[in-house]
Amino acid sequence: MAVERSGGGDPLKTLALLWRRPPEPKPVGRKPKVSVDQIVTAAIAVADREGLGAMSMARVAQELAVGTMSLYTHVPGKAELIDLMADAVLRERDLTPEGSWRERIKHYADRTRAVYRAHPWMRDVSMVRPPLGPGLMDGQEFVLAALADSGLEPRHVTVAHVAVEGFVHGAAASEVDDQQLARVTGESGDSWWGARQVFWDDYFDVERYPTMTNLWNAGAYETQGTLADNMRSSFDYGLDRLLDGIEGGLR
Amino acid sequence: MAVERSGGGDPLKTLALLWRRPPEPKPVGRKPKVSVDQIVTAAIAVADREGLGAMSMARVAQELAVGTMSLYTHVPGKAELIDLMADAVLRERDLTPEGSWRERIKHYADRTRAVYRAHPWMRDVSMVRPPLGPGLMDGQEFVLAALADSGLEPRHVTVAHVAVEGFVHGAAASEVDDQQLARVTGESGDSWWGARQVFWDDYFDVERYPTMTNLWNAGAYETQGTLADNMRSSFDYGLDRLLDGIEGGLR
DNA sequence: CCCATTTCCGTAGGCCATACGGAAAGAATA
DNA sequence: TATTCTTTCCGTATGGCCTACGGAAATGGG
Repeated sequence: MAVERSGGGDPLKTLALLWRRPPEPKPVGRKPKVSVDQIVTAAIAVADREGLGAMSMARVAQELAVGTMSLYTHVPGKAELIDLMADAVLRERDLTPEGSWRERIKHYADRTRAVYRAHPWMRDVSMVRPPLGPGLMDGQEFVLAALADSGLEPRHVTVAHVAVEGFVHGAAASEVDDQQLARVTGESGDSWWGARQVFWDDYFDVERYPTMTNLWNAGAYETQGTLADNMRSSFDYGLDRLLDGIEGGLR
Repeated sequence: MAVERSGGGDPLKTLALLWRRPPEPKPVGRKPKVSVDQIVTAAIAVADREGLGAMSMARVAQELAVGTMSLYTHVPGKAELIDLMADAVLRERDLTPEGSWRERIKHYADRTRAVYRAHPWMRDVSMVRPPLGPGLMDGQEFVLAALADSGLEPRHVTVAHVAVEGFVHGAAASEVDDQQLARVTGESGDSWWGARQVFWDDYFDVERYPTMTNLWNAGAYETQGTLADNMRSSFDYGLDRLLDGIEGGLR
């Protein structure tokens, strides 16, 4: 299971591709069999179905019925292709600025999570040094506008933004990690924990871990629904606490 | 730049290795040249110096002056080795339960960040489906005990724990991402942004991004110190807000 | 038709993880 | 001392991936 980092490759080439316009037809030369858009779309489809680890240049070429090496005429490398993919799916969010600043941030969080759920391979793409494409930038403008409307000072807006952004992407990634790993290993999250029953039986030490033991006995680990449901409720809880804390700092 | 996911490999074998005792000498058979501890230590040293992507089985074997394939006698595979590495560095935290519940969580956060700073490759290891080793379990017990002491109900302790854990690891990873990428690409974070100056010049649209433009003009993006300093202040801000929110929920 | 341009893509090279099985090392036993 | 059994070592081999390079193919303009 390999994971790729966005922001790799040549920044200038990546930028040009991220902000590309529809290509003007060239007066001379061979006509292209495929476009950059088609390559990105095919790569996303492969990653959606098989995971990012299985998305090789050869696999994408196969999807497009072209030769592997021909892809390099259009994208400089795999790293750049991943940047393009990440930005393309972020563009699916369709953020609509309605309601209070908190509602807007929650809307952003929900749409971001939806993207991770639709494309679980996003978990495997670092969003810390992200591609500065339209999908990402539009999302950041959206959150910044919401935070600016909360009454925070400019300096605190940017700091809060980093905290919110980090939380949302991190939590969304955690939430789908279960789903993504299940796909790759052919094992559901619940059965993975079951397979780890051996840990509880053979290695867990109640004297070493008294709090966990007490919490277990108090029913604190009882799940309602699936693991993903619980990740979701933790996500909501954490975001609410974070927004409460930001809001508390306004008074 | 490849990134690995912990929790890979055979769970039972991994558990046995995570909770291993010093090996009893065997009555017959060839004496081992290296131990599991030595392999893990060498792998950590390689990852610290060259990044996780450069840490191949061949590279670790070279570090130990043994043949690559001999490593597989001791660890089942690379995935398991990475689990062992992650747990080993988490054990470096040396958590001491002193002070209020908030102080203890902050202590945990600081120690966790220190681990990520000392071993930036931890950024590249998913901690969502983690190895259930002593390093990790001890840390979780520590946070759970702090949260239990805050007065939260058991069910809320576990939910808050997931939020805190996710925030701390995510933020720590973000903070060192800058550092890690700089090492890999031989480029500092500041110069990376500099190289992206082209974005601001050629692609940024003030009409599309009015809030960003206003914030920029208001000096909200002016940095004090390095990018890592700013990540740190965002980390502190976010954690404070999260803990404020948790504390607010107690009243 | 010829030339220049653009795209296609096979070949080749380098790197990685790891299955397999013969060889080497060491202790116990006859 | 020699033999046997066990354990470890590790070279060879296999399959997979990314991408540099350069000849071939396709296309339009003069």
